[in-house]
Amino acid sequence: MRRAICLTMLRARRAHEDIFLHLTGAGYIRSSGYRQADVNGAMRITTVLARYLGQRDSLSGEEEGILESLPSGVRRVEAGREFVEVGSHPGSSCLVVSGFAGRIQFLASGKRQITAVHVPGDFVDLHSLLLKIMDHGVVALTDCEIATVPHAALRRLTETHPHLTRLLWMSTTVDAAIHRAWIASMGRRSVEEQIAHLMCELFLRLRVVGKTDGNTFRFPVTQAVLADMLGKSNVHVNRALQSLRRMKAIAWQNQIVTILDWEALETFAEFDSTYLSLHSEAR
Amino acid sequence: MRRAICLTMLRARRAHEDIFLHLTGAGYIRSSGYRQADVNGAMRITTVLARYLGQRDSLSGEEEGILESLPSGVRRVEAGREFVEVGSHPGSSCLVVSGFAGRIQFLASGKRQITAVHVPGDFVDLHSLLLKIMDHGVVALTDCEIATVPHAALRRLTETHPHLTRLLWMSTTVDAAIHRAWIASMGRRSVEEQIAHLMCELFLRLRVVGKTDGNTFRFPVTQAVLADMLGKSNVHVNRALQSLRRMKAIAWQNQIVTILDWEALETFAEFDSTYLSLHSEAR
DNA sequence: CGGCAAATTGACACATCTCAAAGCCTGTGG
DNA sequence: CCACAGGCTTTGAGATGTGTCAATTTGCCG
Repeated sequence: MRRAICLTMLRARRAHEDIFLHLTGAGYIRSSGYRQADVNGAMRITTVLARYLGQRDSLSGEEEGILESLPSGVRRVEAGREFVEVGSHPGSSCLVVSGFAGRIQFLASGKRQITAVHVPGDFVDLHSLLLKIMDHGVVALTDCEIATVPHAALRRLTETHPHLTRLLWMSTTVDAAIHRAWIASMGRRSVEEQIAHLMCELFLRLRVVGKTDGNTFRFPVTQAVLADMLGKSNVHVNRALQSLRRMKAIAWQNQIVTILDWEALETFAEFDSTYLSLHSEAR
Repeated sequence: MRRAICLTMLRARRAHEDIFLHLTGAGYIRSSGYRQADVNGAMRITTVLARYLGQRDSLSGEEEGILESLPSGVRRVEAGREFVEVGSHPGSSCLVVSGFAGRIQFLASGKRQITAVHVPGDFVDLHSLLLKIMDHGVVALTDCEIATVPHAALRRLTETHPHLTRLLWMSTTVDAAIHRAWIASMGRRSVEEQIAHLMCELFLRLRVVGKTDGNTFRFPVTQAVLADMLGKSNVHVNRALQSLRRMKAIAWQNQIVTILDWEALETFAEFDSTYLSLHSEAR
């Protein structure tokens, strides 16, 4: 048994239910006002998903409307809660509206690996539309707002809107590209390089959805959680972070990551953003 | 610089061109007779792709016809040749008809990581239909036969055949699930367990397309190539293989892998085949 | 039999894990 | 305003895991 105390701890809480904030059909029910900027669930989906997709291809007004009218419930999930369970057969897919979510796999020894990190705009388990059975759990790495879109609606969309279908398909292939980048990092980079690479990736992914501030972004997780993303021990990750700090490449304090020297970091990590498909193209 | 001499070597050969065996529109041009059982390219695609998809959902006769009529050229690629290059902008996607192919990423140090292995029936770079730019190269790990399907035809299919589209989409999400399994293995399993897990995976994937023989399968790659899949050094992999041999879990000689005790291997590797989505379901 | 690629070995350096203790920071109650 | 508890972070020390390099052995092919 090791690290990720917050995950372990909160995993036990699975008993009590999430608070559903609201469930909208056409998306016009007022929210609880948790954030002034976000008026309702559907609006949020449009903002964040359309921004994700719109970065990669242009969306027609009609298509934005379709996304907007997707039925979706938005709920808050507290940090550490596993809100989609391994082996389950979900009837809907989850879109991250705010916060960080992660896909997680457990081994018998109690070890755990976070196989993917998801930021606002990411459709975490869209693949469950096709795979049916979850091969991993999905956990809130920080407090999150999660929108839930029924598979029935998504399936209908695949029958009627080929272009949007291709864009959603694309989003799952971007996830796969990110998986491959992680595999390459885990296999052939030093932990320091691996962390640097991940920070470059997160910075760009967050910037697309407007979640960066200058050269900083909020990353409110513990070193133990980072260690589970990297597949290393928390102690080792701690030492690597100190080394990166000494290099003056990145700072991470008060839950804020600061990229001190983007070019240096990119070079050090051999980061090439191609795999994120951040350019707009007809798809 | 290390291992994978065969890859290094053959990478240099990039100069000379592949031999295109044939290019068929409706798929009835005779092949060179490389294998008696495989009469022509389109037939092969049906056999192997329909078998891949048909394992996961039922295909109507019409759908099989559609697959059959996909324009496709089949070519032979010799072991070690990188037949899709990183950074390229392919106009078609490659389906493995026979042999093993791998996705590969290089680091400046000369290190390389194989981020995925593909067996017959796999649509190696189907994602390039949506991602446009290759974030990795694709290399023949053994002599291969590769069918090439133009993106135009696939795109047309997404406009007219939602169900087949979903199945192709599914195939890319299965790839992603495999990526995640690799991430979990790399992060939290010992090399021995990692190898065991990979062998379980390959065995089942090959069995689906009829490429196993009893409890054995042909795996004609070097230990150095395996090391590049695992993200380890060839020396370390060699020692891990010896250990597995001593455990009498698997044998690997004359390019044939034999699963000596499936249950033991599965238990040892904590292998759970869910992520391969091998069950048939309406998707 | 000679030649070559691949597998294996040995020795040693470096990376990473584990365990346990210590330090630090923050929120809470007195 | 201080003391304390609890969760993180940091440190130290020692055990393992893994990489590197170079030499040796093995197996296959002509």
